[in-house]
Amino acid sequence: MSTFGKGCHLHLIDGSAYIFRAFHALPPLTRKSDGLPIGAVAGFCNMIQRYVEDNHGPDAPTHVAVIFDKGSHTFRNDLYDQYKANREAMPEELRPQIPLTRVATEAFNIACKELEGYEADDIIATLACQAREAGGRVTIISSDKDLMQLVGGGVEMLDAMKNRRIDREGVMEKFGVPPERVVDVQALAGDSVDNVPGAPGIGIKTAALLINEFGDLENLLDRAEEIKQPKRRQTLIDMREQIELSKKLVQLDCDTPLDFSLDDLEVRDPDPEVLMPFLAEMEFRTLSRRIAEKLGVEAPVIADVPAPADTAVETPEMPSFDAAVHECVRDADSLRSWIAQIEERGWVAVDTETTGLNEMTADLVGISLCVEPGHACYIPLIHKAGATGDLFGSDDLAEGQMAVQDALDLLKPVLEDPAILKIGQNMKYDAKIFARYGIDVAPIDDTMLMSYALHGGLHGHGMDTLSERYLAHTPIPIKPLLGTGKSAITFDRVPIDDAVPYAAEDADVTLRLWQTFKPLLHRSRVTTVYETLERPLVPVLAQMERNGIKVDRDTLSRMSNAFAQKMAGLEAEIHELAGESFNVGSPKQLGEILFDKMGLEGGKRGKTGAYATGVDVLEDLATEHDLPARVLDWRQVSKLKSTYTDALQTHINPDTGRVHTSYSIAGASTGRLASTDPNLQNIPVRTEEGRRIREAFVAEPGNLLVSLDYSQIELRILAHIADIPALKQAFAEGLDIHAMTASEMFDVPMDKMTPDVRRKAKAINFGVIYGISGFGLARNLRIPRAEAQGFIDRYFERFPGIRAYMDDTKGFAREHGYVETLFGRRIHTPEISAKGPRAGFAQRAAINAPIQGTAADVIRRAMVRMPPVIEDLNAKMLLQVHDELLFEVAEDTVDEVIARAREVMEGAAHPAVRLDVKLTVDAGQGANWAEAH
DNA sequence: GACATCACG
DNA sequence: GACGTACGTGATGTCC
Repeated sequence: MSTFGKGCHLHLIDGSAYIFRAFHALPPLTRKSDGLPIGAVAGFCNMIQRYVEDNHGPDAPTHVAVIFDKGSHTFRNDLYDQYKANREAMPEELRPQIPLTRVATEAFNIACKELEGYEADDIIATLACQAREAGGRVTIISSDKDLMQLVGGGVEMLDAMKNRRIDREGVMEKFGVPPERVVDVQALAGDSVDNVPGAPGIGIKTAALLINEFGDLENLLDRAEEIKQPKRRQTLIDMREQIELSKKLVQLDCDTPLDFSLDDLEVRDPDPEVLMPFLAEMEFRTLSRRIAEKLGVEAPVIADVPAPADTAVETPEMPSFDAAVHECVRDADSLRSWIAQIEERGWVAVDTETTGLNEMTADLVGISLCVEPGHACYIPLIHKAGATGDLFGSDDLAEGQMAVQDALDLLKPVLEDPAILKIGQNMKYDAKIFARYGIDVAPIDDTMLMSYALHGGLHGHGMDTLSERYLAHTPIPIKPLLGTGKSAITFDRVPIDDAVPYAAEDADVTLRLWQTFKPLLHRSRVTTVYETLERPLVPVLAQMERNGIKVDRDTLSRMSNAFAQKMAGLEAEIHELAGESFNVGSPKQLGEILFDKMGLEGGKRGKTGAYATGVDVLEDLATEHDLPARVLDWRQVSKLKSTYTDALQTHINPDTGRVHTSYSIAGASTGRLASTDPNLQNIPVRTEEGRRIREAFVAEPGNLLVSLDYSQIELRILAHIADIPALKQAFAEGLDIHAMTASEMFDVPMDKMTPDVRRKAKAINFGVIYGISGFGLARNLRIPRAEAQGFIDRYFERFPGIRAYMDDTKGFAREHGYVETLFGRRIHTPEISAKGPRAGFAQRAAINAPIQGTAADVIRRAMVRMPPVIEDLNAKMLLQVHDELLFEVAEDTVDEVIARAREVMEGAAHPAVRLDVKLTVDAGQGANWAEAH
């Protein structure tokens, strides 16, 4: 055995870095035979194998070791109990894989070293120092910047990910100082990853500047009085102890007591007798074949475990679309024959064609029916005569169409027959159209909503998407029939011959989707969700949308004028301050004025290269300058004018004098509704000026608007789902939940609560619902990240169920590919195992979905039960805003409506779910929405 | 049509 | 150990 010395080359591999990279780079693989999580081990072995293959050249190492961390408590924790305190807990699936990576390293016949109570970095430092003193070369394979202090004198780093060598120059580039001064810079700058405090307000740039000026840290601290910048000077004087502590934390230990020597690390060839059985045990088929080939040995045989029984659902036999018969119904006799078929079957797929997308104004143009796949018809009713492409066409009706009333008279008994199921894709649309012609379509099934219950979160639920995914058929597109832009025509101007195949096919597709989805509902255990939360909501929403809400045009118009004046004034002021005129509404131009022309600090460019000028940025700037403050004012007024006072007026229906929004039932992944055309779920309320817009939403004379909203419903649901006794009790006692949280976290008695402490607790409470992160909370509260992390840690400590809920939810999502609400709604999380930043998004969404989704389910249940309860009263349900229902009620029935509606809402979870926390509903009333809310 | 911004729960 | 970060929506204006 040779002795380590000149000519030797030691490779030190940071094992923990390999593991984490492997873990995050690979999907969550499991061992087929027993389900043991194995992804990180697989990735680790791949990386080791690639390392071995890559290191055969003339520069090959003579000695090598993989170094691991061991134990979570090191001497640094004794120095500072917050050291690495904000590290995320190790993911559950990774934990059992850690010891296996040690076994793997040894199986490759590579030295594997760790030492209780020491970080891998310290062992690496000690070995690097020893090798350097012996006159050898060292390459540290890691991208951890803490190791950069070791570079120099024959020691280099290799960032394996970027395949980049880092020498003295590289360190200078990164830290602005040579390797031996790196610890000084780190001591000042601190490190948010390891939770090293450093000096507040000093980053790497400033730290390097100071160190280069004063030579080293000790000299700097001794002569801190000489620093010119007053704030910086004071920080260094005040924080001396903390800075010196930080240096001890980042300084690597070169005297780790090792029980082995460099000579023990000599490179050895792998022993196939050891390596192959290990790979076989892990069931790595591809990798073991590849390595066997390299080593020139036989690949081990790995038994194949039979896949679980085939659970694929048989799809019903259907004829191809090419063979489909799509008939045109032009007279009463043929319609009667279709009706006979419908009555025989007991179901029919229905689709309407109209002159537009707004059900409140569009006219019925034709109706499609389908009773079995491949057999559909279209009943044209008011198609216009005239040649295709004729710009004006003729207003005369085309020949060979039934009169609208004749067709509807025949169809009405069918559409209203309780024994005949009407199947539609987005049936709310068709039901609203028919309702305007005096037909109350029922009962219904809706393929869009079936898909929503089955596949929520996986993809959209429009007909084209569903047809392509589940029928492998692309429906005839509507675009070529209608054209685009200004020359677009309405469906009544589409020639009947073109309309028939398009329209009939839609009904055909709908029926096929229904036959496909129907058996899937119970297999996926979402029949109850579909039957209680989706299907019954269709007539309820259709009625609400048809009700509409009265909006006072004059009020809006007056506000618009006032806003216009205010904007003009602000605009003049802004141009004056800028010294030139520009478009205040252009973020691009504004950014250039602020950061290029005026030279303000803090200009950050987004991905398109333009400066960010969002509220956060402008609010920071507004403390020092008038221009950004005025721009914020202008933006607020501009938003109110364009989106609300102006646009809302265009949505007032001339026939009803009311605004009729449209709710999408299957739009939001969590089960929430979404409101469009116009969106009445985001009418301003948070600022006084904005709230006045709600004064334009009024009740008819003799009526009042009544608003009922759930109090803190998401936090209550969190308390139940995560099972947090303290939160549950606080709700039971009717305490101020944010104040209680604050009291618990910051040890402030409830009667000594300050608004600021309560505000922080409130932000944390909301943060938890959103899948909190230190960074996010820090940004929200505008506090240092470490402080925010401290709050979160404390919160988890006081309410341990929260962390368990988060971990369990993530685990459930990874295992099943979806999460569930208390009522069984599934929200799929296809990106939960993605790599990169998308995984973080998916995890937070998975944590939020059961909470937001359960709240959405609760109010859906309340809405479904509401109509029969208020049927005998002079009351109409108008709007839903996630946790609020708005009614228009005759003045003398207000109290009764509030009492009954409250009872329905507060009891909406029962009997399906018994919540540990009661649901509380607040009520308000008034002549307009501002007063009622 | 993409992007930035901002309104709501 | 690095990287980007609060969850869910819709409408508007600018700019290419």
